[in-house]
Amino acid sequence: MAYRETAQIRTRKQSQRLDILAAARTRIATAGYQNAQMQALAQDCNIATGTVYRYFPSKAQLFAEVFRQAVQIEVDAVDKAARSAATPSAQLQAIIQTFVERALRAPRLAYALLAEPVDPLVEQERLVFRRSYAQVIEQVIRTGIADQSFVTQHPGLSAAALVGVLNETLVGPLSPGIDARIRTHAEPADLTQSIIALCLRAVTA
Amino acid sequence: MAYRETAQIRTRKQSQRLDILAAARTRIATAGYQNAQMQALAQDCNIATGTVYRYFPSKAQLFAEVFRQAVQIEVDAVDKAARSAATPSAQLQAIIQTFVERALRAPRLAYALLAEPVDPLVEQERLVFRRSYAQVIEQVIRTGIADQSFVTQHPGLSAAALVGVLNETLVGPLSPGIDARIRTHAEPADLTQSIIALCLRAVTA
DNA sequence: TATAGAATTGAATTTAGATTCACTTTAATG
DNA sequence: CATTAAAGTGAATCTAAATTCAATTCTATA
Repeated sequence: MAYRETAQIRTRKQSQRLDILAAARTRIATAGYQNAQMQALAQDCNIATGTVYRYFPSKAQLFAEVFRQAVQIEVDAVDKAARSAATPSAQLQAIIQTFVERALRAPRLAYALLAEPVDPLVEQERLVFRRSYAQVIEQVIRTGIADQSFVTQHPGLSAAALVGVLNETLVGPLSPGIDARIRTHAEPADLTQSIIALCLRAVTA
Repeated sequence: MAYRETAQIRTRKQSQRLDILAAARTRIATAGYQNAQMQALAQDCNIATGTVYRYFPSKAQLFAEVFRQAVQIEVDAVDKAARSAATPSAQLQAIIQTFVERALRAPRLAYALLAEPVDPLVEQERLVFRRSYAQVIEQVIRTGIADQSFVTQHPGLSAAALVGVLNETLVGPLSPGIDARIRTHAEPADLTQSIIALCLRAVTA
């Protein structure tokens, strides 16, 4: 027995793995999934293409993990915003504001997470993404119904609907190369307020 | 000069073209874009693969045209429904009801039109699809604002939002192989009514 | 230092499906 | 019937990118 993995190596491998994930994340956030080829990614990390496959079994699984992480961060941000507000209305408002502001601040990432064409396996993570958001919203709606600040409604359906509102009102403004469309909607600040108002009306009597 | 195209041949070619489009439409509506390979399509028409290319320059353009036609039919149906109603509220209700019922009656087609991954060129038609819907809805909202049955709002934004609602609340139920999710929302009849109620609230004071 | 086990390399392979094209068949006209 | 132009054929080509793998380099231990 002449070789055994030491703590040093284990650490190096872990950091290598994280490096790859970070590079993939960056690539998604700047160039999008469309330009996230394995070769390019490997170059970003200064490693060979094959090396990536020592850490991830396939491109799809690698990017599924990237999505999973990114989604978690986004959902956490929204969830935290919701917790910092007192009433269901304020919570919903905080959720939307956080969502919209984060999306507009990192439009390429938001576009990738929301709308860009991706592998089926990654698409599944997108569904998780939507469902996670919907769950946060659903909980707020339930509370709102209970304390009668919201009208009686099907919480799951309404939550999905609001996720749809956020998606559709943002995809236009976010789509790369279609900046003009943002103006067909409204200015960013106004945009946020208009979406909030609409969503609040949707769940309120 | 020993050959010239006659009316007979011209007719035959036109019908051939329509045959291909029809077969493509059928394939989308039953197997989806995922299973719409040029070979399979040619077999559906009992012609050779190469022949398809005498009628359409590329797969993307062929299916873009299929989408364009299908979209036109859908938008017309919704538009007609809107015209048959008197008040903006009734018009909006008619639009949603028509949209949802048609989607649930032809779920595979609806899924293809709304959510299935497609070529970029076809994706563009999808954007047209959404915008066409949004325009119909936007007009209703404008009327509603004018006669004060709807609250003051940004018509374009609200229209996009409602399209988002329809998308998101339906994609779940429509997704092939994820029948279970429909139950997380509601029964079809209830589903339609719930969506209508939510949308009306969203645009009403 | 010698050796085993692992990690790394990156050029070669694979793959799936769109697209092409040399050839065959069909239609129209003298 | 001979000739020309177009339509049809489908096997062969092309393509872009993921994936593989034989050869190479590194790391740990005796």
